[in-house]
Amino acid sequence: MAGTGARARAEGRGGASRTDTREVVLAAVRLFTEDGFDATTMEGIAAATGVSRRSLFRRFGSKEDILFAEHDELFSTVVRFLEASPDDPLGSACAAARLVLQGYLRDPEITVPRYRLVRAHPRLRDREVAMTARYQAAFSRYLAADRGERHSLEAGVVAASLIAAHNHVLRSWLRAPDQDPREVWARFDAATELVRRTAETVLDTPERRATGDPEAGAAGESVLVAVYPSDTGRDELLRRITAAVGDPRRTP
Amino acid sequence: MAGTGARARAEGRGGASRTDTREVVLAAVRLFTEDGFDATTMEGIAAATGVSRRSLFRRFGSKEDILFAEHDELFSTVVRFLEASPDDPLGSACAAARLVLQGYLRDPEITVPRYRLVRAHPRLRDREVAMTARYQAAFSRYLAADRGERHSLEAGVVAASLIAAHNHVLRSWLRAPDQDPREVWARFDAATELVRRTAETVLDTPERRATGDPEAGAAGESVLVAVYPSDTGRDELLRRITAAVGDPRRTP
DNA sequence: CCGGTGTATGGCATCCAGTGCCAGGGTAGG
DNA sequence: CCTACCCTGGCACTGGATGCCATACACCGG
Repeated sequence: MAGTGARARAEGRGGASRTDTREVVLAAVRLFTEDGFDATTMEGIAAATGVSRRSLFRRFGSKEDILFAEHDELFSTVVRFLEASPDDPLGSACAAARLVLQGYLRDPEITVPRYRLVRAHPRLRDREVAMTARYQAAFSRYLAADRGERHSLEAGVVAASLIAAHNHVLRSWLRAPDQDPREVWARFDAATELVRRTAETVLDTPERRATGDPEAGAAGESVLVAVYPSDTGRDELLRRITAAVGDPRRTP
Repeated sequence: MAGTGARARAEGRGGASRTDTREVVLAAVRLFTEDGFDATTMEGIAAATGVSRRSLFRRFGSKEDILFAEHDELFSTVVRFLEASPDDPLGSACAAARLVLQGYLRDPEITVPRYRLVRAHPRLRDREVAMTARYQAAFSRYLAADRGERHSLEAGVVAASLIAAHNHVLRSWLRAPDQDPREVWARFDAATELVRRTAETVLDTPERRATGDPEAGAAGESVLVAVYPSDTGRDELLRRITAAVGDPRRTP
């Protein structure tokens, strides 16, 4: 695609007949960065991507939503992950936070320039904050559902702490995205460790997990989770996943 | 200026020659509640208050900002309070949170209907969330300034906990604003007590992280999550995972 | 009393995000 | 081939938001 005038429309097939969402987002991010968010019009994005103005609104909802489109996908992934994790709520919440951080680190091409835009524009800042609030609410509900409704205060505090810890590490990376990812993960581990300590203070009730939930995948969805050392090679990873999937014990 | 209905313009003095801000907010809240937020136009508010459409934008910035106008005043009050409280940072932060809660309880005439509007409208919800984030950031900065900059993580966690506790109590009141305020304050005290306990855990840092533990426990781990329809065949699943892992953007 | 300055206001024109409506084209299913 | 969709694009329109300009009133020195 690239240039100002070049179009993207590729084939006429059902799967990808239109400019891919990611391409649109990347083009929009580029325009926002170069011309400024306000100065960039939806018509400009339409011209740059070959998607009509009307379809942009239909597919993304609003100009801001273009910036956060893939973020929404990440969010729903995390929510489904939580829904499929009945055991060890605090551990699952931390794993979910790890998932979010991973989502950012995964494609700096979008998240880093978005961070710069967000810093410069209060309106976008609010939007970003709203996203983290959605995570926080999801974590809070998840933690509160585990124990009785009576502990919603405690769940809210732990969720807020976890989100704050996550955001702290995330921002440290966003400010210097070229640093060694291992440092980032080390900071993340230290941060979640802090949260675990506070959670111990908050949640002194030892008993939990009154799970009789036969409906972990209520919507007919299944979830596969693999935790592995970062330096695992792709082939090795795939080999182990293949082995694990072959074992019905592993993936409910 | 006199629009359709009764007008307010009172005297011709410098202090209050125009319709008071609070009157405008109250009228707007009434219109929002009766006609719906989206259905209420700035022209309608202008007609109801006797303030021209143009001046409404000048004085409030946007339609949403009318709803949160006095909230901004509360915020700056709290910030000034913090700036004037060099001693006992945690206690001052709790006192500041008390101030915020007090600000809500003080005039339910605005805060309660606003809460209902906020619950119904995602866009307003985001705006409200952004407000609490501003408080959280202010608390965090305040707490971090006290001790060294190194403890910004701890400060952020404590601030988040405090905000979460405050919001928990606040919502409990907003859902039933007629209850005895003493109950609300009792809940607030209990909640801040919880925060103090967690803060003790967080802020006393005896050792921790002198080690460059690059491999401690979860350090350097990655997570792969795949969500898929339950009836996906194993081969199809593996094929898709392989494809995803092959794409560095998807799963590192 | 008068002219100058600063400020808040209102009216007007304009831009542009966002939405409803309808037409066209391509696909799936009979 | 026809029909029932579904996605897309074009068009018109509402309304939030901003810039520009003229006006009214307060303040100040003369």
